[in-house]
Amino acid sequence: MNDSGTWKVGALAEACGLTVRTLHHWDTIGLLSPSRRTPGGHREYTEDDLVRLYQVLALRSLGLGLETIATCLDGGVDPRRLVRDHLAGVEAALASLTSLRERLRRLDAELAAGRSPATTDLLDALRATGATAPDRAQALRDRLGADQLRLLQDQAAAVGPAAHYLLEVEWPELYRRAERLRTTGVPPADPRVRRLVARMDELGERFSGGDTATSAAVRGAWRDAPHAMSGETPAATEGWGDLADYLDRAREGAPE
Amino acid sequence: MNDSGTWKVGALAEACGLTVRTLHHWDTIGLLSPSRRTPGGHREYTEDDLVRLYQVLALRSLGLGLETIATCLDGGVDPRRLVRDHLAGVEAALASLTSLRERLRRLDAELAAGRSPATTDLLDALRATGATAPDRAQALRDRLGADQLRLLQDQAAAVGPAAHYLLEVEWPELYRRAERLRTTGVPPADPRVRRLVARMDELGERFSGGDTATSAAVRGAWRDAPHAMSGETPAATEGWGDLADYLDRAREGAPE
DNA sequence: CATGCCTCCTCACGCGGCGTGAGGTTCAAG
DNA sequence: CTTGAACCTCACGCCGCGTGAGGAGGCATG
Repeated sequence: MNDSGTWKVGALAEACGLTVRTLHHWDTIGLLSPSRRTPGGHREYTEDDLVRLYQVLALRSLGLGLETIATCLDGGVDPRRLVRDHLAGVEAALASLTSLRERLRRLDAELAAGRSPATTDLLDALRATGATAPDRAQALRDRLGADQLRLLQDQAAAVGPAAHYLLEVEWPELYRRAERLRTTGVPPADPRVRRLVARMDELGERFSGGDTATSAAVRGAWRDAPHAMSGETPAATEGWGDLADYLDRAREGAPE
Repeated sequence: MNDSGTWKVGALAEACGLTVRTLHHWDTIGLLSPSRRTPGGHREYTEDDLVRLYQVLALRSLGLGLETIATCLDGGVDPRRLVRDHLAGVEAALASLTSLRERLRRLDAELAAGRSPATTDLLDALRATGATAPDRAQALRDRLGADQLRLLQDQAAAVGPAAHYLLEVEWPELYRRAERLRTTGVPPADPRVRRLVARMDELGERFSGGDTATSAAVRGAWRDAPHAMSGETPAATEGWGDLADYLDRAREGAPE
């Protein structure tokens, strides 16, 4: 501290483990400005500023954003709502991070089982650890004949390397999109829904080679076991049985 | 899809739930560039590009950075190290988020107990929920006489509103800094250590009003119960007993 | 009073992963 | 040939600072 009971930036920064640049930044955004300056322009933080600094540090330790802290300290914020909202955000982040950790752990185990250090292994392991592929294979085996299954696999091979993309990315995405339309009350006759259905049928035809029995069986698998087919969480596929009906109505409406 | 078996940005973006801007961005940074363009300059993604897109999506779902994904797909990365390092980062983030959640929950409970919606309450609650203050109060009660305790409180009042700052922010920071110097092998006679000790003693004198018995007792509290005094985790204050000796040696070396 | 050295000042760019326009061109359908 | 949707390329903004660059204030010494 100074003789006059004030602190300069460097001293203050060192004292509380911040950098000078940080205090400059907080000054420019108006979060914490020193009450005084020397004639030469040097910042002088008074004891009142220290109090504010202490409050800023306290709120920052909660992970709040700087602007939130500023409006909070300048009054006009209900702290209970603030804390509750922030807590909700933190819990959401925790949930997604937790499931990510699980995925990474299984992936690590898969990689430890295999040996060679190539990136393609990483991608293979990713496919293997996702519950998606095996579950879907099982769901399909349950309701397709051996001939139909072989047909599907042959077609996937014929479609080529994009097959994985079509099956694992675009197809589930089409379903998610359709479900969003359905739950927001869009009628099945809406052109957006029809476009989705048309694309689904196009993909279905491509993988069944035009065999209507096979594509009907695949549609049945999506209707009865949407969780296994889409790779979504069971909760997220709630009501996807209804979704199948919804899509059927869209097909009837526009046979073209 | 197009007649020629290619996709345009808009179609591709919609198909896999990305935005056009995202695909543009991935193109400019070289993560995913379409193999072809129309004469007019429109992007045309081929099936090979779809394969790469699928791989990018897979790795991105692990939370990897775009540059990491690029170098990973372009070869030359050991996936096991990659996954393990990333997992470590995720676990660290989880740990800090978990402890933050605990703090927020206690804070929420404190706020629910009190009533009025003012920001000062939030700060009061923050002080209350931190284990810091009560634990330190107990540690001090254990080794100070009633007179000394009253003296300390009077001095804190006299120091004014900056007292909280000095006690809760600067003082612990001084200890953390000293501990870092000690563990990195800096000798007690080093000027940096002496400066720290001088500042500590200055603060101590300020709060004890010059009463040497009281300041000695406070130092004793820090020596014997560093966890309670600093508010750090017990693990972080491992060896702070030795730290007190270290500081004493710095004092002896430079009585000035 | 000059010298030297440390701390301070104000710009201003950089990061990651895009969002969000602005202003102009190309494509497919009528 | 015209329309309108979809496409193109800049280029700035976000958050919380880190990291210089280039210059002025402030204090101890010669």
